[in-house]
Amino acid sequence: MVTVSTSTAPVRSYHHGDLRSALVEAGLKALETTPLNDLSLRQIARDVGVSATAVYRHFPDKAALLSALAAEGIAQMAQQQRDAAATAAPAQAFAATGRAYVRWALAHPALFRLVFGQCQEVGQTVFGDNDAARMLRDYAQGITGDEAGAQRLMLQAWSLVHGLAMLMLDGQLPADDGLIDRVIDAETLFRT
Amino acid sequence: MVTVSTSTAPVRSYHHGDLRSALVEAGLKALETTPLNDLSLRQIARDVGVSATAVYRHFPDKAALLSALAAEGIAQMAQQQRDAAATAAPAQAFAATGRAYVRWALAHPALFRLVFGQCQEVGQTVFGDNDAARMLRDYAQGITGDEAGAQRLMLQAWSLVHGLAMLMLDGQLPADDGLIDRVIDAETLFRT
DNA sequence: TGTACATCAGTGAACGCGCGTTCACTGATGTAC
DNA sequence: TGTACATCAGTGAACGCGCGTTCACTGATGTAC
Repeated sequence: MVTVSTSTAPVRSYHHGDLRSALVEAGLKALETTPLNDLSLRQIARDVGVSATAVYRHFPDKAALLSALAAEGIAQMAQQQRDAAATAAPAQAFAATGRAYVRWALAHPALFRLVFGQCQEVGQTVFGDNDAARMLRDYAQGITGDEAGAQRLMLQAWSLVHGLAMLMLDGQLPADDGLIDRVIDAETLFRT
Repeated sequence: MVTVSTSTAPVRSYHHGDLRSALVEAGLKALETTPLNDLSLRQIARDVGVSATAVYRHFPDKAALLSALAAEGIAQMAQQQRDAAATAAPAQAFAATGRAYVRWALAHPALFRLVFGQCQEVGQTVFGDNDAARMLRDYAQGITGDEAGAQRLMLQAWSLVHGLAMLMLDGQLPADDGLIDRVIDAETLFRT
Protein backbone atom coordinates (compact mmCIF):
# COMPACT_ATOMS: atom_id res chain seq x y z
CA MET A 1 0.00 0.00 0.00
CA VAL A 2 2.54 2.53 1.17
CA THR A 3 5.89 2.73 -0.55
CA VAL A 4 8.84 2.62 1.80
CA SER A 5 10.26 6.04 2.40
CA THR A 6 13.61 6.63 4.04
CA SER A 7 12.93 10.27 4.84
CA THR A 8 10.60 11.38 7.61
CA ALA A 9 8.68 13.43 5.10
CA PRO A 10 4.98 12.78 4.69
CA VAL A 11 4.27 9.78 2.53
CA ARG A 12 3.25 11.05 -0.88
CA SER A 13 2.81 7.73 -2.58
CA TYR A 14 -0.87 8.29 -3.27
CA HIS A 15 -1.85 9.98 -6.48
CA HIS A 16 -4.82 12.22 -6.30
CA GLY A 17 -7.78 10.24 -4.97
CA ASP A 18 -5.79 7.11 -4.25
CA LEU A 19 -5.78 7.48 -0.50
CA ARG A 20 -9.54 7.82 -0.58
CA SER A 21 -9.83 4.51 -2.42
CA ALA A 22 -7.30 2.91 -0.11
CA LEU A 23 -9.30 4.02 2.92
CA VAL A 24 -12.51 2.64 1.49
CA GLU A 25 -10.80 -0.61 0.61
CA ALA A 26 -9.26 -0.90 4.06
CA GLY A 27 -12.60 -0.08 5.66
CA LEU A 28 -14.36 -2.83 3.73
CA LYS A 29 -11.62 -5.26 4.64
CA ALA A 30 -11.79 -4.30 8.30
CA LEU A 31 -15.54 -4.86 8.29
CA GLU A 32 -14.93 -8.47 7.27
CA THR A 33 -13.48 -9.15 10.72
CA THR A 34 -14.51 -6.23 12.93
CA PRO A 35 -18.02 -5.72 14.29
CA LEU A 36 -19.54 -2.53 12.97
CA ASN A 37 -19.54 -0.85 16.37
CA ASP A 38 -15.83 -1.46 16.83
CA LEU A 39 -14.83 0.01 13.50
CA SER A 40 -12.89 3.21 14.12
CA LEU A 41 -11.58 5.87 11.83
CA ARG A 42 -8.21 5.63 13.55
CA GLN A 43 -7.95 1.91 12.90
CA ILE A 44 -8.70 2.30 9.22
CA ALA A 45 -6.04 4.99 8.98
CA ARG A 46 -3.59 2.72 10.79
CA ASP A 47 -4.37 -0.15 8.42
CA VAL A 48 -3.57 2.06 5.45
CA GLY A 49 -0.42 3.31 7.15
CA VAL A 50 -1.43 6.91 7.43
CA SER A 51 -2.14 9.29 10.28
CA ALA A 52 -5.72 9.57 11.48
CA THR A 53 -5.85 13.21 10.51
CA ALA A 54 -5.03 12.42 6.90
CA VAL A 55 -8.52 10.96 6.61
CA TYR A 56 -9.95 14.44 6.99
CA ARG A 57 -8.40 15.47 3.67
CA HIS A 58 -10.80 13.08 1.95
CA PHE A 59 -13.87 12.86 4.21
CA PRO A 60 -15.42 15.61 6.32
CA ASP A 61 -15.92 13.20 9.20
CA LYS A 62 -16.26 9.56 10.17
CA ALA A 63 -19.88 9.40 9.07
CA ALA A 64 -18.88 10.35 5.55
CA LEU A 65 -16.31 7.57 5.43
CA LEU A 66 -18.92 5.09 6.61
CA SER A 67 -21.27 6.41 3.93
CA ALA A 68 -18.71 5.60 1.30
CA LEU A 69 -18.35 2.09 2.69
CA ALA A 70 -22.11 1.64 2.68
CA ALA A 71 -22.38 2.80 -0.91
CA GLU A 72 -19.80 0.22 -1.90
CA GLY A 73 -21.69 -2.44 0.04
CA ILE A 74 -24.98 -1.60 -1.66
CA ALA A 75 -23.35 -1.86 -5.06
CA GLN A 76 -21.74 -5.22 -4.27
CA MET A 77 -24.96 -6.61 -2.93
CA ALA A 78 -26.98 -5.48 -5.91
CA GLN A 79 -24.42 -7.02 -8.26
CA GLN A 80 -24.60 -10.36 -6.50
CA GLN A 81 -28.38 -10.35 -6.71
CA ARG A 82 -28.31 -9.50 -10.40
CA ASP A 83 -25.91 -12.37 -11.02
CA ALA A 84 -28.11 -14.76 -9.08
CA ALA A 85 -31.21 -13.71 -11.00
CA ALA A 86 -29.44 -13.98 -14.35
CA THR A 87 -28.17 -17.52 -13.82
CA ALA A 88 -31.44 -18.91 -12.40
CA ALA A 89 -34.31 -20.37 -14.38
CA PRO A 90 -36.96 -17.68 -14.97
CA ALA A 91 -39.44 -19.25 -12.57
CA GLN A 92 -36.73 -19.37 -9.93
CA ALA A 93 -35.33 -15.86 -10.44
CA PHE A 94 -37.40 -14.28 -7.70
CA ALA A 95 -36.43 -16.84 -5.08
CA ALA A 96 -32.82 -16.89 -6.28
CA THR A 97 -32.55 -13.16 -5.74
CA GLY A 98 -33.84 -13.56 -2.22
CA ARG A 99 -31.35 -16.29 -1.47
CA ALA A 100 -28.54 -14.12 -2.80
CA TYR A 101 -29.68 -11.37 -0.43
CA VAL A 102 -29.39 -13.64 2.58
CA ARG A 103 -26.13 -15.22 1.48
CA TRP A 104 -24.54 -11.85 0.92
CA ALA A 105 -25.63 -10.73 4.39
CA LEU A 106 -24.07 -13.84 5.95
CA ALA A 107 -20.86 -13.30 3.99
CA HIS A 108 -20.57 -9.65 5.04
CA PRO A 109 -22.30 -9.27 8.40
CA ALA A 110 -20.88 -5.94 9.50
CA LEU A 111 -21.23 -4.33 6.08
CA PHE A 112 -24.79 -5.59 5.86
CA ARG A 113 -25.54 -3.97 9.20
CA LEU A 114 -23.92 -0.76 8.04
CA VAL A 115 -25.96 -0.68 4.85
CA PHE A 116 -29.25 -1.17 6.63
CA GLY A 117 -28.26 0.30 9.98
CA GLN A 118 -29.69 3.20 11.85
CA CYS A 119 -27.32 5.76 10.37
CA GLN A 120 -29.90 8.01 8.74
CA GLU A 121 -27.55 9.76 6.37
CA VAL A 122 -26.09 6.52 5.11
CA GLY A 123 -28.73 4.01 4.18
CA GLN A 124 -31.51 6.16 2.85
CA THR A 125 -33.87 3.88 1.05
CA VAL A 126 -31.61 1.16 -0.18
CA PHE A 127 -34.08 -0.12 -2.71
CA GLY A 128 -36.18 1.73 -5.19
CA ASP A 129 -33.55 3.22 -7.48
CA ASN A 130 -32.07 -0.15 -8.16
CA ASP A 131 -31.94 -2.44 -11.19
CA ALA A 132 -32.58 -5.50 -9.08
CA ALA A 133 -35.58 -3.83 -7.48
CA ARG A 134 -37.04 -2.98 -10.88
CA MET A 135 -36.60 -6.56 -12.04
CA LEU A 136 -38.31 -7.85 -8.91
CA ARG A 137 -41.13 -5.38 -9.28
CA ASP A 138 -41.74 -6.54 -12.84
CA TYR A 139 -41.69 -10.12 -11.69
CA ALA A 140 -44.12 -9.44 -8.86
CA GLN A 141 -46.37 -7.60 -11.27
CA GLY A 142 -46.40 -10.67 -13.50
CA ILE A 143 -47.46 -12.91 -10.63
CA THR A 144 -50.18 -10.83 -9.12
CA GLY A 145 -51.49 -8.87 -12.07
CA ASP A 146 -52.51 -5.79 -10.14
CA GLU A 147 -50.11 -3.16 -8.92
CA ALA A 148 -51.22 -3.14 -5.28
CA GLY A 149 -50.68 -6.88 -5.12
CA ALA A 150 -47.23 -6.53 -6.66
CA GLN A 151 -46.31 -3.88 -4.12
CA ARG A 152 -47.48 -6.11 -1.30
CA LEU A 153 -45.63 -9.10 -2.65
CA MET A 154 -42.43 -7.07 -2.89
CA LEU A 155 -42.71 -5.94 0.71
CA GLN A 156 -43.49 -9.43 1.92
CA ALA A 157 -40.52 -10.85 0.06
CA TRP A 158 -38.15 -8.14 1.23
CA SER A 159 -39.30 -8.54 4.83
CA LEU A 160 -38.90 -12.29 4.64
CA VAL A 161 -35.34 -12.29 3.33
CA HIS A 162 -34.29 -9.39 5.53
CA GLY A 163 -35.69 -11.05 8.61
CA LEU A 164 -34.10 -14.37 7.80
CA ALA A 165 -30.74 -12.67 7.30
CA MET A 166 -31.03 -10.78 10.56
CA LEU A 167 -32.11 -13.78 12.61
CA MET A 168 -29.18 -15.75 11.29
CA LEU A 169 -26.70 -12.92 11.82
CA ASP A 170 -27.90 -12.49 15.39
CA GLY A 171 -27.59 -16.18 16.13
CA GLN A 172 -31.32 -16.75 16.53
CA LEU A 173 -31.28 -19.22 13.68
CA PRO A 174 -28.36 -21.36 12.49
CA ALA A 175 -26.62 -19.77 9.50
CA ASP A 176 -27.28 -22.81 7.39
CA ASP A 177 -27.41 -22.79 3.61
CA GLY A 178 -29.98 -25.57 3.49
CA LEU A 179 -32.20 -23.66 5.86
CA ILE A 180 -32.08 -20.66 3.54
CA ASP A 181 -33.20 -22.81 0.65
CA ARG A 182 -36.00 -24.34 2.67
CA VAL A 183 -37.36 -21.02 3.89
CA ILE A 184 -37.03 -19.24 0.56
CA ASP A 185 -38.86 -21.80 -1.48
CA ALA A 186 -40.59 -20.78 -4.68
CA GLU A 187 -42.90 -23.81 -4.52
CA THR A 188 -44.56 -23.01 -1.23
CA LEU A 189 -44.06 -19.29 -0.86
CA PHE A 190 -46.37 -16.51 -1.94
CA ARG A 191 -48.71 -18.57 -4.03
CA THR A 192 -51.52 -16.73 -5.70
CA MET B 1 -37.04 6.45 44.27
CA VAL B 2 -34.48 7.53 46.84
CA THR B 3 -35.63 8.91 50.17
CA VAL B 4 -34.05 12.20 51.13
CA SER B 5 -31.24 11.73 53.58
CA THR B 6 -29.72 14.58 55.53
CA SER B 7 -26.59 12.69 56.50
CA THR B 8 -23.78 11.90 54.10
CA ALA B 9 -24.18 8.24 54.91
CA PRO B 10 -24.88 5.80 52.11
CA VAL B 11 -28.49 5.76 51.08
CA ARG B 12 -30.05 2.68 52.62
CA SER B 13 -33.56 3.20 51.36
CA TYR B 14 -33.62 0.02 49.35
CA HIS B 15 -34.74 -3.15 51.01
CA HIS B 16 -32.99 -6.27 49.93
CA GLY B 17 -33.36 -6.65 46.16
CA ASP B 18 -35.06 -3.32 45.67
CA LEU B 19 -32.10 -1.60 44.08
CA ARG B 20 -31.85 -4.43 41.60
CA SER B 21 -35.46 -3.88 40.56
CA ALA B 22 -34.95 -0.14 40.47
CA LEU B 23 -31.96 -0.55 38.18
CA VAL B 24 -33.86 -2.81 35.82
CA GLU B 25 -36.80 -0.43 35.81
CA ALA B 26 -34.54 2.55 35.13
CA GLY B 27 -32.75 0.63 32.40
CA LEU B 28 -36.00 -0.20 30.64
CA LYS B 29 -37.11 3.40 30.93
CA ALA B 30 -33.79 4.66 29.59
CA LEU B 31 -34.10 2.33 26.60
CA GLU B 32 -37.35 4.06 25.67
CA THR B 33 -35.37 7.17 24.74
CA THR B 34 -31.72 6.09 24.45
CA PRO B 35 -30.32 4.10 21.55
CA LEU B 36 -29.01 0.75 22.72
CA ASN B 37 -25.40 1.63 21.97
CA ASP B 38 -25.59 4.75 24.12
CA LEU B 39 -26.98 3.00 27.17
CA SER B 40 -24.37 3.06 29.90
CA LEU B 41 -24.20 1.47 33.30
CA ARG B 42 -23.20 4.80 34.76
CA GLN B 43 -26.25 6.55 33.36
CA ILE B 44 -28.62 3.94 34.75
CA ALA B 45 -26.99 4.30 38.16
CA ARG B 46 -27.30 8.09 37.89
CA ASP B 47 -30.99 7.79 36.99
CA VAL B 48 -31.62 5.72 40.08
CA GLY B 49 -29.59 8.14 42.18
CA VAL B 50 -26.88 5.76 43.18
CA SER B 51 -23.16 5.50 42.55
CA ALA B 52 -22.01 3.49 39.55
CA THR B 53 -20.19 1.05 41.79
CA ALA B 54 -23.36 0.18 43.65
CA VAL B 55 -24.51 -1.65 40.56
CA TYR B 56 -21.79 -4.22 41.13
CA ARG B 57 -23.49 -5.36 44.32
CA HIS B 58 -26.33 -6.70 42.17
CA PHE B 59 -24.81 -7.57 38.82
CA PRO B 60 -21.34 -8.95 38.12
CA ASP B 61 -20.93 -6.60 35.16
CA LYS B 62 -22.73 -4.51 32.60
CA ALA B 63 -23.57 -7.51 30.43
CA ALA B 64 -25.46 -9.09 33.31
CA LEU B 65 -27.52 -5.96 33.78
CA LEU B 66 -28.33 -5.93 30.07
CA SER B 67 -29.30 -9.59 30.31
CA ALA B 68 -31.81 -8.74 32.99
CA LEU B 69 -33.24 -6.00 30.78
CA ALA B 70 -33.47 -8.40 27.85
CA ALA B 71 -35.25 -11.01 29.94
CA GLU B 72 -37.82 -8.42 30.94
CA GLY B 73 -38.22 -7.40 27.32
CA ILE B 74 -38.79 -10.97 26.18
CA ALA B 75 -41.46 -11.45 28.82
CA GLN B 76 -43.24 -8.22 27.87
CA MET B 77 -43.15 -9.07 24.22
CA ALA B 78 -44.50 -12.59 24.76
CA GLN B 79 -47.30 -11.22 26.91
CA GLN B 80 -48.34 -8.75 24.24
CA GLN B 81 -48.40 -11.50 21.64
CA ARG B 82 -50.47 -13.76 23.85
CA ASP B 83 -52.97 -10.96 24.40
CA ALA B 84 -53.17 -10.29 20.68
CA ALA B 85 -53.75 -13.94 19.90
CA ALA B 86 -56.40 -14.29 22.60
CA THR B 87 -58.50 -11.36 21.46
CA ALA B 88 -58.36 -12.20 17.74
CA ALA B 89 -60.73 -14.46 15.86
CA PRO B 90 -59.23 -17.97 15.61
CA ALA B 91 -58.56 -17.67 11.88
CA GLN B 92 -56.79 -14.36 12.52
CA ALA B 93 -54.76 -15.42 15.56
CA PHE B 94 -51.65 -16.27 13.58
CA ALA B 95 -51.57 -12.97 11.75
CA ALA B 96 -52.55 -11.04 14.89
CA THR B 97 -49.57 -12.49 16.73
CA GLY B 98 -47.29 -11.36 13.94
CA ARG B 99 -48.70 -7.85 13.98
CA ALA B 100 -48.21 -7.69 17.73
CA TYR B 101 -44.57 -8.67 17.21
CA VAL B 102 -43.97 -5.77 14.84
CA ARG B 103 -45.95 -3.26 16.90
CA TRP B 104 -44.04 -4.17 20.02
CA ALA B 105 -40.76 -3.70 18.18
CA LEU B 106 -41.81 -0.26 16.98
CA ALA B 107 -42.92 0.70 20.48
CA HIS B 108 -39.64 -0.41 22.07
CA PRO B 109 -36.92 -0.10 19.44
CA ALA B 110 -33.86 -0.23 21.65
CA LEU B 111 -35.18 -3.03 23.82
CA PHE B 112 -36.14 -4.99 20.72
CA ARG B 113 -32.60 -4.63 19.44
CA LEU B 114 -31.23 -5.72 22.80
CA VAL B 115 -33.43 -8.80 22.87
CA PHE B 116 -32.43 -9.92 19.40
CA GLY B 117 -29.02 -8.29 19.31
CA GLN B 118 -25.63 -9.78 18.86
CA CYS B 119 -24.98 -10.18 22.58
CA GLN B 120 -24.55 -13.95 22.62
CA GLU B 121 -25.06 -14.41 26.32
CA VAL B 122 -28.25 -12.39 26.33
CA GLY B 123 -30.58 -13.43 23.58
CA GLN B 124 -30.01 -17.13 23.35
CA THR B 125 -32.83 -18.54 21.28
CA VAL B 126 -35.65 -16.22 22.11
CA PHE B 127 -38.32 -18.58 20.87
CA GLY B 128 -38.80 -22.25 21.45
CA ASP B 129 -39.46 -22.36 25.18
CA ASN B 130 -42.32 -19.97 24.84
CA ASP B 131 -46.10 -20.28 25.20
CA ALA B 132 -46.69 -18.08 22.19
CA ALA B 133 -44.29 -20.20 20.14
CA ARG B 134 -46.11 -23.37 21.08
CA MET B 135 -49.43 -21.85 20.11
CA LEU B 136 -48.03 -20.78 16.77
CA ARG B 137 -46.53 -24.18 16.18
CA ASP B 138 -49.89 -25.85 16.81
CA TYR B 139 -51.54 -23.40 14.48
CA ALA B 140 -48.98 -23.98 11.75
CA GLN B 141 -49.37 -27.71 12.21
CA GLY B 142 -53.10 -27.32 11.68
CA ILE B 143 -52.59 -25.46 8.42
CA THR B 144 -49.99 -27.63 6.81
CA GLY B 145 -50.72 -31.03 8.27
CA ASP B 146 -47.16 -32.32 8.18
CA GLU B 147 -44.50 -31.36 10.69
CA ALA B 148 -41.87 -30.27 8.18
CA GLY B 149 -44.36 -27.92 6.58
CA ALA B 150 -45.30 -26.49 9.96
CA GLN B 151 -41.65 -25.89 10.78
CA ARG B 152 -41.14 -24.14 7.48
CA LEU B 153 -44.25 -22.02 7.92
CA MET B 154 -43.08 -20.95 11.37
CA LEU B 155 -39.70 -19.89 10.06
CA GLN B 156 -41.22 -18.02 7.15
CA ALA B 157 -43.63 -16.21 9.43
CA TRP B 158 -40.95 -15.33 11.96
CA SER B 159 -38.61 -14.09 9.24
CA LEU B 160 -41.37 -11.99 7.72
CA VAL B 161 -42.38 -10.20 10.89
CA HIS B 162 -38.81 -9.82 12.10
CA GLY B 163 -37.72 -8.37 8.78
CA LEU B 164 -40.65 -6.00 8.63
CA ALA B 165 -39.89 -4.80 12.14
CA MET B 166 -36.22 -4.29 11.36
CA LEU B 167 -36.81 -2.48 8.09
CA MET B 168 -39.20 -0.10 9.82
CA LEU B 169 -36.91 0.45 12.79
CA ASP B 170 -34.02 1.21 10.48
CA GLY B 171 -36.05 3.68 8.46
CA GLN B 172 -36.06 1.60 5.29
CA LEU B 173 -39.85 1.42 5.40
CA PRO B 174 -42.24 3.91 6.97
CA ALA B 175 -43.32 2.80 10.43
CA ASP B 176 -46.93 2.80 9.40
CA ASP B 177 -49.64 0.76 11.10
CA GLY B 178 -51.59 0.34 7.91
CA LEU B 179 -48.51 -0.96 6.17
CA ILE B 180 -48.10 -3.59 8.87
CA ASP B 181 -51.66 -4.74 8.33
CA ARG B 182 -51.22 -4.87 4.57
CA VAL B 183 -47.99 -6.89 4.72
CA ILE B 184 -49.16 -9.27 7.44
CA ASP B 185 -52.37 -10.26 5.78
CA ALA B 186 -53.95 -13.61 6.56
CA GLU B 187 -55.88 -13.60 3.27
CA THR B 188 -52.91 -13.46 0.94
CA LEU B 189 -50.08 -14.84 3.02
CA PHE B 190 -48.91 -18.41 3.31
CA ARG B 191 -51.81 -20.04 1.56
CA THR B 192 -51.70 -23.77 1.27
C1' DT C 1 -32.04 -5.34 77.90
C1' DG C 2 -27.38 -4.28 76.62
C1' DT C 3 -23.20 -5.20 74.12
C1' DA C 4 -19.78 -7.08 70.77
C1' DC C 5 -19.35 -8.28 66.34
C1' DA C 6 -19.83 -10.09 61.46
C1' DT C 7 -22.09 -8.89 57.29
C1' DC C 8 -22.62 -6.40 53.31
C1' DA C 9 -24.77 -2.64 50.49
C1' DG C 10 -23.41 1.41 49.80
C1' DT C 11 -19.41 5.39 48.90
C1' DG C 12 -15.92 8.49 46.09
C1' DA C 13 -11.48 8.51 44.00
C1' DA C 14 -8.86 6.64 40.62
C1' DC C 15 -7.34 3.61 36.66
C1' DG C 16 -6.57 3.02 31.75
C1' DC C 17 -8.78 3.01 27.44
C1' DG C 18 -9.50 4.44 22.63
C1' DC C 19 -12.14 7.41 20.46
C1' DG C 20 -13.27 11.66 17.01
C1' DT C 21 -11.62 15.86 16.13
C1' DT C 22 -8.76 20.38 16.06
C1' DC C 23 -4.49 22.68 15.55
C1' DA C 24 -0.40 24.69 13.69
C1' DC C 25 2.91 22.77 10.95
C1' DT C 26 5.80 20.91 6.79
C1' DG C 27 7.38 19.95 2.58
C1' DA C 28 6.63 17.94 -2.14
C1' DT C 29 4.25 19.23 -6.41
C1' DG C 30 2.91 21.98 -10.30
C1' DT C 31 2.59 26.41 -12.51
C1' DA C 32 3.63 31.27 -14.15
C1' DC C 33 7.07 34.12 -15.54
C1' DT D 1 16.04 26.55 -18.25
C1' DG D 2 15.77 28.62 -13.76
C1' DT D 3 13.21 30.67 -10.07
C1' DA D 4 9.45 32.31 -7.04
C1' DC D 5 5.38 30.98 -5.24
C1' DA D 6 0.62 29.10 -4.21
C1' DT D 7 -1.53 24.80 -3.27
C1' DC D 8 -2.67 21.17 -0.49
C1' DA D 9 -2.06 16.33 1.26
C1' DG D 10 0.24 14.87 4.62
C1' DT D 11 2.28 15.18 9.93
C1' DG D 12 2.36 14.58 15.38
C1' DA D 13 0.77 16.60 19.55
C1' DA D 14 -3.02 17.62 22.08
C1' DC D 15 -8.01 18.19 23.50
C1' DG D 16 -11.95 16.52 26.05
C1' DC D 17 -15.01 12.80 26.46
C1' DG D 18 -17.47 9.12 28.94
C1' DC D 19 -16.91 4.68 29.59
C1' DG D 20 -16.43 -0.03 32.58
C1' DT D 21 -14.18 -1.46 36.34
C1' DT D 22 -11.16 -1.80 40.72
C1' DC D 23 -10.03 -0.28 45.21
C1' DA D 24 -10.07 0.61 50.06
C1' DC D 25 -13.44 2.47 52.75
C1' DT D 26 -17.74 3.30 55.86
C1' DG D 27 -21.46 2.75 58.51
C1' DA D 28 -26.24 0.81 59.17
C1' DT D 29 -28.35 -3.69 60.14
C1' DG D 30 -29.18 -8.03 62.36
C1' DT D 31 -27.66 -11.64 65.43
C1' DA D 32 -25.46 -14.22 69.39
C1' DC D 33 -24.56 -14.05 73.99
